[in-house]
Amino acid sequence: MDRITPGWELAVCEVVAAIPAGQVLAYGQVARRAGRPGRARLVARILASGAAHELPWHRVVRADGRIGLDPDSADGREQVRRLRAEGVQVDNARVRMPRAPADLDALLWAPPPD
DNA sequence: CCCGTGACTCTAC
DNA sequence: CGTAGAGCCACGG
Repeated sequence: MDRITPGWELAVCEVVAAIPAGQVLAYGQVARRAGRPGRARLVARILASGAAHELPWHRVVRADGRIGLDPDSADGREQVRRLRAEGVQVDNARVRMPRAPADLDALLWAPPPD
């Protein structure tokens, strides 16, 4: 997986690979954790490029909990199916997001792998 | 080099 | 909780 801006893409792949099962991360969160805040769309581009096809790409969703792909598309249904298989509650293509204060939020959403 | 596009996000209403 | 608009960045035409 070495194509677009190798370091950046690689960092994104590592972040995605580090997302625990049953947990989801927003595109923006992935970008931030990969060291490129504000590049959410680039994360999406990388995932769309298939660079993370072997990784748990289905654990990456939009900031509002909606899945990025069309729910009706094959990949969209696949993403929902995988998330549900991991115990993530999904209704109408939307992931139930943990509603918590900022500090606790960070704990639930982005546990630093260090 | 300008312009449209997209697995995005935030703010307002 | 839902839509609308503007900002955003890299890429292809």
